[in-house]
Parts: sequence; structure tokens; C-alpha cells
Amino acid sequence: MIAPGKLLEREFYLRDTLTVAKELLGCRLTVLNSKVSLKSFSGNEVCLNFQDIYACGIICETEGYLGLSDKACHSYKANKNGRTNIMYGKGGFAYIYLVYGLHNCFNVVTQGEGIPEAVLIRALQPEDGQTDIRKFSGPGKLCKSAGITRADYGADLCAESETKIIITKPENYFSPQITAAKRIGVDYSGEAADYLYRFYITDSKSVSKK
DNA sequence: CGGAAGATTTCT
DNA sequence: GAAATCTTCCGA
Repeated sequence: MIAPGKLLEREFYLRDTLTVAKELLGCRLTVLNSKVSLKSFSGNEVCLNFQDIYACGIICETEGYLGLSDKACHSYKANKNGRTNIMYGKGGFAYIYLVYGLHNCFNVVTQGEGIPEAVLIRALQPEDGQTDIRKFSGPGKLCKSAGITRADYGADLCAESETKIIITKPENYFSPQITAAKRIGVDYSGEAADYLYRFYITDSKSVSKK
């Protein structure tokens, strides 16, 4: 058995998006081979069988997308459709979309119902010392390597129902030193392109770009 | 209903 | 620096 740490609860996600984006740094993302129910665990301490884990790593790079006021956000100006719909619900669910017709990107919905914001998970730091860090460096590669697809759209990360995607605070968690920067790939979005909504663990080697 | 564009990656 | 590739939106 292996203990990824304490499951982040619903309240964690129902907050200011940039706060969530920063506090996700240093947390652990675990993806399982198949869906499991976590309800049997006492408190929120998660325990898993080693062979059930498909991939895992420490989140070391995120970006915040701030809904209505953020031109770079898919839900800018209350844009609502089959893709962005999940962002309008409460936080703690997976928002996954296809970019450039090729790559999936994994986001965590933040804020309460009716506030369509999310945090893009851009890179993971492997912990086993063997996995090539480039495998998880960049949102498209991260999804591909971790087996996250649009089939996981809308997955509940707070384990009220079965899930294969889990985010926990590790036992050895410590507050990382954080660098804020401009977001990647949003040059088209005018003044929003200059917002410092991208955050990464300052000395992490896994960050996609510096 | 056609065209355009995009929260990326990879190869030249 | 450009191609690959497809869903969604918008204008006609």
C-alpha cells in the first residue's frame, strides 16, 4: 500500500482561483488505472495499492484562468457551451479540453457555482528519480503521459463519487518558493497576455518553459 | 454550411 | 519556423 497524502477537500477549490493555482504547487497528482471509490478511507487520508497507480507526480506549474474578465479564458464574457459548461459548476471537478485538435489539457475547476474559473495544470515533477521529467513537462504531454483524456471530463476530484484522478497534499509537503510569470500561448488575448497568472516552483526542473 | 482559430508539441 | 489535426464558434 502507498499513501499519497491527504485528499484536497471541496473547500480547497471553492476559493480565489489564483490562490488555488499557487497552493496546488507542491501537491501530488495521482492517476489510477481505473476508477475507485475513496469513501472507505478514514478522514481524508488516502491509501492505495501500488499496482493501481498509473502515474503520479508533484504539481510544479499551474496557470489561473479567470472567467468573465479574462480574455484568455474559454469562459470569457460568459461564453458557455458544451466544452466550458463544467466551469460553471462548483470547484473540484476536472475540466479537460482538446487544443489544436491534438492535445488534451487538464484543468481543475475553482470557485463556487456560477463562477466559471479554472486552473490549468501544466507540469508535474516525478518523484521516483527515474521517470524522465520531460514526460510531464507541458500540459499536452502531461495528459498523454498520465493517461488523462476527455473521457475524464467532469470527474470529481473530491471523491464524492468514483474517480481515477486524485490530488493530495503529501505528508512531506512544504510551502514551495513560487515564481509568477506571464501565461504561455495566450499572446492573442491583448492585455490578458500580460497578466502574471502563471505560477511555478522556482527551482523545479520540470517547469515547461522559463 | 464553410472558414477560422486555438491555454501545444515535434520535427526541420 | 511550420506542420499536424479537430472541435467549436461565427458569419453568410
